[in-house]
Formats: sequence, structure tokens, C-alpha cells
Amino acid sequence: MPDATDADGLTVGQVSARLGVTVRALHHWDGIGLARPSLRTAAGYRLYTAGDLERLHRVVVYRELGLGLDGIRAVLDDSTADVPGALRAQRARVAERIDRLRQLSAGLDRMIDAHEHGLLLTIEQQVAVFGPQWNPDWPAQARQRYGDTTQWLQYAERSASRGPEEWQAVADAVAGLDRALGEAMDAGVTPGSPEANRLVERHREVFASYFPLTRRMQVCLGRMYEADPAFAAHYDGIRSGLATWFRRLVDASARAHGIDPDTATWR
Amino acid sequence: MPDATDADGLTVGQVSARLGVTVRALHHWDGIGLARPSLRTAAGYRLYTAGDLERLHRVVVYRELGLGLDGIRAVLDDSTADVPGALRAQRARVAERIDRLRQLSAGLDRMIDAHEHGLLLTIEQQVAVFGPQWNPDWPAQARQRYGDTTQWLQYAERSASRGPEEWQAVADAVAGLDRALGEAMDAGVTPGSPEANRLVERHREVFASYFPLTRRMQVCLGRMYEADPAFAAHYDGIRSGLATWFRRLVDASARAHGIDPDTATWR
DNA sequence: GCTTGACCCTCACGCCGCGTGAGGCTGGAG
DNA sequence: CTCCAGCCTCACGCGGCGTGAGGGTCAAGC
Repeated sequence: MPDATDADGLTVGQVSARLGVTVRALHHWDGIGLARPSLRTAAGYRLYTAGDLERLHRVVVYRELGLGLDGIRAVLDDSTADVPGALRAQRARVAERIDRLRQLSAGLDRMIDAHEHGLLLTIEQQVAVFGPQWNPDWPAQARQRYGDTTQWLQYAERSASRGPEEWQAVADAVAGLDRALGEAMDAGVTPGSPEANRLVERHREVFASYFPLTRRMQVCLGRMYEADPAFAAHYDGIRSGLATWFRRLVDASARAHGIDPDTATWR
Repeated sequence: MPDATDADGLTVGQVSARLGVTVRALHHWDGIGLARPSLRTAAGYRLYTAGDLERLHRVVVYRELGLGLDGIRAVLDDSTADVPGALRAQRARVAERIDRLRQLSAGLDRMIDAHEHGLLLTIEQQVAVFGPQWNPDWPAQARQRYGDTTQWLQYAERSASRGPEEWQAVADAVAGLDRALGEAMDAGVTPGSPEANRLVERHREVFASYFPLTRRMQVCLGRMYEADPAFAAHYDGIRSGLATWFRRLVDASARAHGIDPDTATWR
């Protein structure tokens, strides 16, 4: 007789191989009294009888159904236990977890999209929100340029939880600011004036819906508006010379907050 | 100024209320260095600045996506981190977990069905497997009678993982045994003979596919075959008097194994 | 100035189901 | 007699905090 079938007990290793559970699990179930071997050899080896194997098998079955060890113990030991009830409760828990995971997966999809495309709107929605002069390639271009900055990450994180209405609000705020800038320039607002500083603050707040903008970063942004052809075209399109004028507003405001605009850096 | 907005920091309680995380979580994140407050009061109170809040907010966002704290740390701290890659990996993990949970749910359904109906086959399958004299109400009746016994539980557990083919095998074994019993009775096999004991053992083995049957239980079963009208009808339908003859076979075999059939109990 | 009650602090254990060693016997084969 | 696989018993670790214990702090009301 090589090892097993008609012996009066199987060792942990043999049971492990038969039932596909680890030896450690058998030790554990023995330790907590869930399924203990009826016998031990003189040397202390655990010996599982046929009856023990029955019980172990049942443990394995219910464990595969995701029941906790206490639940399994109840099912096996308490003859008054409502087994179908316990199973249904377990099924409800599982359904709940599936639901949560699905929502989670959807959230991940949104976030991945936001990271990769910058916007989660269809082309139609983009045009509807941002107006006809909107170029759908801009988010992709922005990602090209800024995709490896912390600010892009924050932008993407916020984009992921922004629907069309919220984007509309952002777009409205930007448009309102553009208009206000144009009118202020018409009205001859000069850098450093209270009116000018209010506009600079308003710009910072509007921008904060993309990512938090420090005053130093705002200085750099002002210079970019002036230097970058695309930005300059936009602002000079509102009023000729507006980009430069706005940069001077930002510089003045920064100086008023103790920042030297000529040495300010993005970080 | 009541509490917060322009103070130079928020306490744990305030942050907790704003971000919807527990105070303990803030402590934990501080403890592991994931998100620590920049300031402390003289008394040691944590004070979270606006910048700290930014970071906390990002932690919350990624935590809601199911990232582990180490993953979040990587995303927040390592500017070279592949954020979309991490998110995609997380999505894959989530999909995997959903899959497992779905299988688990299906298993639970099967088990619940098995517990409630006793069989997981359609009526057509039942008739195909068990023959035209099969009554589809039998499993429900069996549940009525035995639904609160350990053996019913084990029967249900095994049924849950048995398909039509396996049921066919069981049905074939049962039919084969019935035939063999009839032929043995014709041949004048007497209780206690080796031939008779072989048949009794074969009955025990066939029955073991439903649930483990001890010799004592088999004795009780033999008596039930004789006493219960439905069982008696079945066995006496094979050969007149077969139920009683078989009961005597079982009794004799039990005696040969040191069991007194007149005092044997199910348990 | 003293009390009260809401907040805050720092340990430190608990959870769930084992995985993973460490350190040391046992048992059958060569 | 030696080897090596297999067994034993501790005991820590994991993930992300929950939940006290035991004790300071702060603003308000008396």
C-alpha cells in the first residue's frame, strides 16, 4: 500500500493535494477549530479521516462561494442555520460589490480618458460649449505640451468629474473675463490700479477651475500669453495689444504682492 | 471670522468634514507620510494649508478609484509616473475582480437553487435522465421531508456541481443496481451471503453520490424502503417483496459489521 | 477663575485569512 | 547512518484604517 486510500488518515500534505488547499489553510482551520483532524500520530502529525475529509470538502465548497469562515462554521455546525438565507445574503453582498466595482471601473475609464484626451465631451458638445471658433485638436495639443506636468494631472483629475454643464460654467467664466478685459482696456485701466488688480485676481480664480494657479505661475502665464503665437492671437483678437497690456497688469499685481515678475518661475 | 476660509490652516475635524474622510484616515496618511500637514500649532494640532488640501483632494480622488496608498503616492510624488498606465492596470485588476465575483454569484445561484429545488435540471432534462416514470415533484417533496437535515445540505452541495451528464451517470448506477437486485432476488440470493453483502456495499456506494451513507444510516434506509409507501411501491415494483428482502440483506450485512439493526439510529 | 464639552493628541491592538519564514522533529529511502 | 521531503509550532506581516484608552487643549458659559 503506497500511501493513502485505506489508511486510517491522510496527512496535511495529502489532503492539501486532494482538496487543492494549502497546508497552511488546513493548519489555520484546525487552529480556529473550523475543521480539525480526528487523529494525530504519536509524533503529532495531523491525520484526517474520511469523515474529516467530508467536512473539509464542505468547507472548501462554501469557501469557494465566498462565505467567511464564521459563516461556514455556522452553516456546518448549526443545524438550525438558514443556509439558503445565508447564501442569498452572500449573493446580495456580492452583487453590491460588483456594483461598486463597476462604478469604480467607469470612474477609471473617465479618468483615463481625461488623462489622454483632456476633455470628456464629444466634438459636438465641445463646439456647443466653447463656441464655433473652438478647435477640437486643442486638448490633444495641450496634452502634447503639458502632459508630463503636475498641473496637467490636476487638470485631468478635475476634468474627469466635470460634465457639460460644468464645462459650460467654466467657458462662461472665461468668456466673461475676456469681455471684461476688453472693456477695461477700452476704459483705460492702468497696471497697478485697483481695477486692474481685481481683474488679475479674477483671472486667477477663473483659472483655478483648471488647476491651482499661484501668483508666480500667473506671471509666467502672462508672459506666455504675450509670447506664444496662439495665445497672443486669441488675446490680441479681443483687442489689439491686449496680451501685452494684460501682462503688465499681472506684473504690477505680482510686484504688489512682493514678487519680482522678472525672476518669477513657474514652480 | 467663524472658523476657516482665511485661517492659515484647517484642523483635522474641519478637513474631515470638507473632504468626507475620517479623522483617522488623515492621521493615517500623515503617519505613513502620504499627506502631511505643513503646520502644527504649539499644542501639536495638525493644521492643513490650502496646498495641503490640494494634495489631500488628489489623494481622495485616486483613493475613490481604488488605488492603493502606495499607488497614490507614486502618482502624486513621482513626476515620471505613468499615471494612465497605473489607471489602466487598476482597471484590469478591477475587471478581473468583477469577473471572479460574477462567477461567484453564479455559483451562489446554483447552490441556492440546489438547496431549494433539489435539482438543477429542467423538467425535460429530468425526464430525459430519470426516465418517463419520473415525477418532477419528487425533489420538492424530498426537500419538504429532509430539507433541514445535514444530509440534505450535502446532497444540495453536490447537486450544485453536477450537470446532466453526471446526473445521467448517477441515474444509470441506480438503474443498474435496481436491475441487479431484481436478478439477485430471482436467483434466490439469501441475506448474509457474500453475494448479498456485495449488493449491500454496492448500494452504499451508489448512494454515496447523494451524501455519505454510514452502515447505520443504511439500516434505517432499508427499513424506510419497506415502510414508506412510495419507496415500497418502487422496490416492490421491481419484484414483489423486494423491499422486505433487501431490508433483510442490509440487516444481515450490518450485523456482520457489528451493528445491531434493531437499535441502529440514523445518526 | 473654574468647569464643561467638543476637539485634538499619541499609542496600540484588532480585523480576515492566511503567506511566509524560522527553527526544529520525523520517517522512509539509499 | 545520512538525507531529504515532509511535518510540527510559533509568530510576524499584510491593507487601511476602526476603535478604544488615556490624556491634553480651547472657546464658552458660570
